[in-house]
Amino acid sequence: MVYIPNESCTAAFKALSDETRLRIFLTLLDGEKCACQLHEGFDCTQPTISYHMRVLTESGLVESRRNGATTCYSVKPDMGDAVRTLLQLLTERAEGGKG
Amino acid sequence: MVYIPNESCTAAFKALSDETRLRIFLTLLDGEKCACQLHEGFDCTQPTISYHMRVLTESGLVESRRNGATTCYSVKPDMGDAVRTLLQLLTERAEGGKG
DNA sequence: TTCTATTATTGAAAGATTTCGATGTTTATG
DNA sequence: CATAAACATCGAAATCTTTCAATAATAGAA
Repeated sequence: MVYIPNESCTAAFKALSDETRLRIFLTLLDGEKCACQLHEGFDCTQPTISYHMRVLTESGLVESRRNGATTCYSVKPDMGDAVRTLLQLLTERAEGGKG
Repeated sequence: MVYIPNESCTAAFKALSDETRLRIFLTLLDGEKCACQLHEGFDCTQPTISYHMRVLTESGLVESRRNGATTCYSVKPDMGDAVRTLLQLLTERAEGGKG
């Protein structure tokens, strides 16, 4: 059976292939955050955060919600667990290689 | 709890963020393949396949094995299932959006 | 060793990504 | 409407990726 990935699949992996975005995603796993909170927590300018959030949102991993003047971001249901599982495997392997 | 991803995590996502590499990875889920088989199945030159296989191998998702003059590639145990789970979620979402 | 088959590496060109400053848009307040 | 706060978009520069042709390395057979 030959599985042909759609564009949405590569977009999701591409979204998490940048270290800053992966860290933003992991922060969002802890709960919804607005753009200014992310701007405070990460060492990059507001336009850069905005750019990263657009990539994450368009990838289908994250959803956004207007809340007055602010925009709130959260991980879409299910996506968190799936990514976490993969991350755990990757981290375990890296740890195992060290010790 | 703040999870800090290591380099191996972004490397894995980066490895699957290219469409050709994702398709190669999915082909390997079907079973071990040598470089020339991949070269036949995909529309790119031998050096390009070789480059992609290096990225996949260094990401920790794929392992290689010399077999005489040929090099055989296969998905590392566990990694297949984890990626498949994520892909299924991403594909289901994309399908759901269409219908 | 010489020949052939298979894979890896190098170097350069084309293209994509990331980042920032400047500016525009949206929302709420007065 | 004017102002301020929070985000988004634009345009350009720097950097990283992808790709290929050319070439090198490796393995087996004669």
